[in-house]
Amino acid sequence: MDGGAETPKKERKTSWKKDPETVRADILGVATDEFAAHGLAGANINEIARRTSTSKRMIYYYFGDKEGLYCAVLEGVYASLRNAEDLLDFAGLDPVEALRQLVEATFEAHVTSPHFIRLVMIENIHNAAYLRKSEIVPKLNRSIIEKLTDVCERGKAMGLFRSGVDPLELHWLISSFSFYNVSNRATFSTSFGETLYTPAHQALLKARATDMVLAAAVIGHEPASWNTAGA
Amino acid sequence: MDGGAETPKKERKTSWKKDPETVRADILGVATDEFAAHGLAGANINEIARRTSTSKRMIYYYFGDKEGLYCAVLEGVYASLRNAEDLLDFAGLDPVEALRQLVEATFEAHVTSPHFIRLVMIENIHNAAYLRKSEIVPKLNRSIIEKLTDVCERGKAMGLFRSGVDPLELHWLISSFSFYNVSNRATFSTSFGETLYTPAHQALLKARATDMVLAAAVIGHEPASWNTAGA
DNA sequence: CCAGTTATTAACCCAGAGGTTAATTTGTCA
DNA sequence: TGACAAATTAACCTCTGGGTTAATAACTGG
Repeated sequence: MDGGAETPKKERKTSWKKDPETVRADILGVATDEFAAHGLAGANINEIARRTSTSKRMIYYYFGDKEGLYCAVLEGVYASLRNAEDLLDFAGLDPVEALRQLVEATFEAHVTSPHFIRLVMIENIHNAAYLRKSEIVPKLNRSIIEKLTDVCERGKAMGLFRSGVDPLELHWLISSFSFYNVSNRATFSTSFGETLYTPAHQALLKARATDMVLAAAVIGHEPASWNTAGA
Repeated sequence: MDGGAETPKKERKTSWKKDPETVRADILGVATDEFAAHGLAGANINEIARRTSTSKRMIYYYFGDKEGLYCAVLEGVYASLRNAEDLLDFAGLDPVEALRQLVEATFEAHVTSPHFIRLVMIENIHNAAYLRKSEIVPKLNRSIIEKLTDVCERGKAMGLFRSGVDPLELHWLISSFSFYNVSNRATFSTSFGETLYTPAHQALLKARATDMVLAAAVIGHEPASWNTAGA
């Protein structure tokens, strides 16, 4: 019907591939950075779009709205942490050594998962409103508790662990310093200086915390690492 | 120049008191709630204004802009926590008992300061950017370290404490579970249930954590609270 | 009681960010 | 090969929320 003299104002990109998976993953990666950096309210959809190789419309196409994107990000970081935890295997180790390794591994996993830490902080600011809606997250956390339960049972059966030792309490305790160490680094350093965050001092804190957990859980364990001054 | 027939569209409030201090305090109180609840980006100035007994313009009059208000809120909660800490006095107690009371008091202080906890979390999300600008906050934190230093020195001098015990490390440790216990309650409960947050179990956690710190710091201290199962 | 300053009110502005519309291209399967 | 669905693009819409303008009432000092 057109007379042939039609001039489109701007040429659309005339060629592109259909590649939903890649586009989705691209958006999710950028969004994870953005939400971890600025929180739910602070994150900017236009900015996320700009940093992807796709357009803003695709974010809404795949994730619905800002909250949908945030939820996807949240599930993503929880899932990737599970993968790391599942690599641990203490089945063959004696309980004391297993507990030692579990504490050290947890401490280190937190240090190397800053996005996870920040998103959990952000989620706590929102009273876990979005985590509650997740169907997969509760499952993810079961794994670590199962490992701890196994270690505790074996430790008690062998007469090595105190009888009051409880897996969930132990997890609370181990998480607390592992998490806090990363989550509150900024305010802690601002108030008290950077001394605890040198590599040497971090190693020392890890050793002391581990030793302390063992002293609490294991009958007769002497927390020897507390006997000598650090760096 | 007007012909005298001028009709103001709406009558202004024709009577009010000048009361800068009260107005400022009113704004600060409401703003503390709002920032603690929603973070810096999530907080809404119009909403803060609505909940005060004054107008939005006054917020800008007294605090300049949103960040200025946020900084004032931050300094406010730090200051009020210092007041609580300054009430503690361990000078007369023996070092072991002093340390026990300090741990318990810290644990409890965190539980009863939810606004402080949330604002510190929020500040960590911002990498302590606003705390760094504060001139009063570094001073506030000195007090707790001084108390711990005194206890540690006396404990070592009396041959009760391990020689490696360090005040700053101890503070890191005590803060970690005290802070985490409150800050991560939402996600922890979502993942593992509310069991740890009954009053009875909170008391147990406090006792176990305290006992564990003592076992780490004090030569020969047996962490007896870990020998029996909780609620 | 008047001039100048401080505190307060009401109304307004506008950039920016979340979200949408509509058209177009790519791929698929009968 | 052509209808249909899925994926993608560009342009647009709307309203919220941080910040401002301008006028005026309440004090204060001389």
